[in-house]
Amino acid sequence: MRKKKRTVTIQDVARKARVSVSTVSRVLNGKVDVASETQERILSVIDDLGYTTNLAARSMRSHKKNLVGLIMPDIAYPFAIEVMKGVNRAIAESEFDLLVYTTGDVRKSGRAFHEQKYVSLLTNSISDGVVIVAPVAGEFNIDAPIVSIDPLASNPNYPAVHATNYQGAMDAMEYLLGLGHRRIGFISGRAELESSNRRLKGYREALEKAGIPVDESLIASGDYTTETGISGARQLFALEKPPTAIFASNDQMAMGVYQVAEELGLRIPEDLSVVGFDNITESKYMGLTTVDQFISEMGYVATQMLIKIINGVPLEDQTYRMQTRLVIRNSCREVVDVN
Amino acid sequence: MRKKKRTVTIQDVARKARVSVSTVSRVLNGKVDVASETQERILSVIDDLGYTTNLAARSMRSHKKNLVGLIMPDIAYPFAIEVMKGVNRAIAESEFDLLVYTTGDVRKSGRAFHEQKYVSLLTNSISDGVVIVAPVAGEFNIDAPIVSIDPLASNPNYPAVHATNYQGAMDAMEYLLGLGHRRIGFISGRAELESSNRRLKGYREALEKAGIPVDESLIASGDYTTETGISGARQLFALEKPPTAIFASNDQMAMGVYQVAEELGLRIPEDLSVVGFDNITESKYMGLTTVDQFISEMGYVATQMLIKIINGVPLEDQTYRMQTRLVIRNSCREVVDVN
DNA sequence: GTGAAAGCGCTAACAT
DNA sequence: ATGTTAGCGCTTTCAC
Repeated sequence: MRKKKRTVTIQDVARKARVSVSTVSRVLNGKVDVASETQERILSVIDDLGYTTNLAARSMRSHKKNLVGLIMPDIAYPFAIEVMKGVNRAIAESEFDLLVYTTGDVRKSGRAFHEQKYVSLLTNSISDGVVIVAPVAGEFNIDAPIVSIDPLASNPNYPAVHATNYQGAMDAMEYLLGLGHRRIGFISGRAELESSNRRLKGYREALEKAGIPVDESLIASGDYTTETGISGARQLFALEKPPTAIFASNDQMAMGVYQVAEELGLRIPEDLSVVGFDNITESKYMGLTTVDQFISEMGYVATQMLIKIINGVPLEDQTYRMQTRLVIRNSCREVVDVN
Repeated sequence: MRKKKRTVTIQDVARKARVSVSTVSRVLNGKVDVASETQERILSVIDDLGYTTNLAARSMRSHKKNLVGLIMPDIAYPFAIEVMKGVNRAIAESEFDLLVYTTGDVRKSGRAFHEQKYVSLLTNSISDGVVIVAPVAGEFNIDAPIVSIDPLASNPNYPAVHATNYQGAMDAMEYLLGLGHRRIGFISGRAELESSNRRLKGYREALEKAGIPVDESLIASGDYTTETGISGARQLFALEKPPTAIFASNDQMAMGVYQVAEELGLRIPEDLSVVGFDNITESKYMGLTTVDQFISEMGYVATQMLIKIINGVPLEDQTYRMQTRLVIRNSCREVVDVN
């Protein structure tokens, strides 16, 4: 079926141009000490033969791969996609290329193992460094640079990009409190992530600040998926005194809440106020790009940090904290910009 | 800054396990002729040292990389994202991993060159084959398998996944004609792609079939981007006798039309009917996943085809044509399912 | 069942 | 300005 066309190597080029492989290599790598006549001859042979350098071989020798990896829990959810866009933009501006890896379902067992494996594989083989999104593992026993987006809560030993999760949660809560709500439910995100912890902290402290005692039964636990948004909402509505408002740790979960509310015939915002921490899925529809851009920016910044590290440029801050901005929407078209 | 932790190689493992590298390699590759005692010792050393195989080195020797490439014009538009999801799903079900490359802006000069380069680079170095979306180049002088999604119009020499572009365009046109429209504008996609040609063909023939002569001034040319949707719509509305309906070759461009319509104060669908060939961006908002799934499925199918080829499994069809299904939406919530 | 040795395609000294 | 040579880390004969 497939033609057995032997792949053309640097040897073939050298032979046809009647020079040594090292001369070809020099041309390939833009070294200056090659006679321009020779150079042209080699270039034309390369063109003739359709030669392209074997990256594997090159990277094996030179330890410079011009490739960065992006490791994500899943490729197919809005957050990931926005991050990718940002990463892609930074990549496009650089001399690097991008390798995207997925670690699979968050809840799949053995995920930490996979992640570890991917990271080592990527770093010690193929890429110069990796950006890792919402990791499960805290330690990676490798040498190559890592930058994390939304890292673990436990103080990680690598640079990271965060949102201002605490302040954002405070903003969200203050908005709900400002509407007059006193029983506000909370659905948490993946407990091991910094983002989730700080959002919860914001929830608690906003209540305290308002003089409202925290009712632990109003806190449901989730993992940033719509499914746990649904189960969390069900749990909260089953309470003897259900909340009049819900603050979901992200919008995936907020959508779960909407869904349950609809099932129960609750109108939003008349019967129930809902705020999700971020807002991705629906924003594009409304021409509201701020939050998309926010997430995307995290990818962009993280990638730039990574590239700096790879190139040996010192980082000003090990941690970059992006300023959130609360955007509330209550229906299809209405957008209330709070900040 | 970074610890100078030398990367652990198969040599280190061999030394520590007091066997030869070849024995370690055998274990690594699941060969059977290793004493189970030796095997266990090696495995535990591997675990100890945190060894992971260097993919570059392996692929250089074995020519088996377990990696497929995905090459797209851009990573950041809805079509690409849906394709990626599908590809990712197929990848997740396979023993392969995924490498994503972007060729950059469609209109950027030198794109064909980049694409060529990426393809060769990927295939002869790093991956076992590539899926390429909406290519610009027709020929790739390489040996490795290629599957294309939305290929060039010129009969390509590699397998491809298409939509039923002609039939879909007929459906769209029949819908508009059914609404009573007689002056229907058309904005074409990237002229070199099969999809664009067949959609145009559907436009023409639907008119003919309805006994309406084709007015060439009603045909604006575009390239599947929102920008050309806008310029195309402007061009059509500037006509002495502007169209009462517009069929845009994809939804990116339909969005451009919406935008212009809004600028001009035209109400949709009262003053103007608009149909885009596909529907991605907005569908998620409405819980309408059919078209997303459609695109995603193209990625899925293409990847499965590619994997078959890589594994030497014969393909039943070189061309897989996915059945479109027209979905019309006129406003935020209203959805009219036509088929 | 295990080891020695060759070599994948390339780059980087070191020669000339 | 160009060639020679020695590996990078691995798999794969081919010995034993």
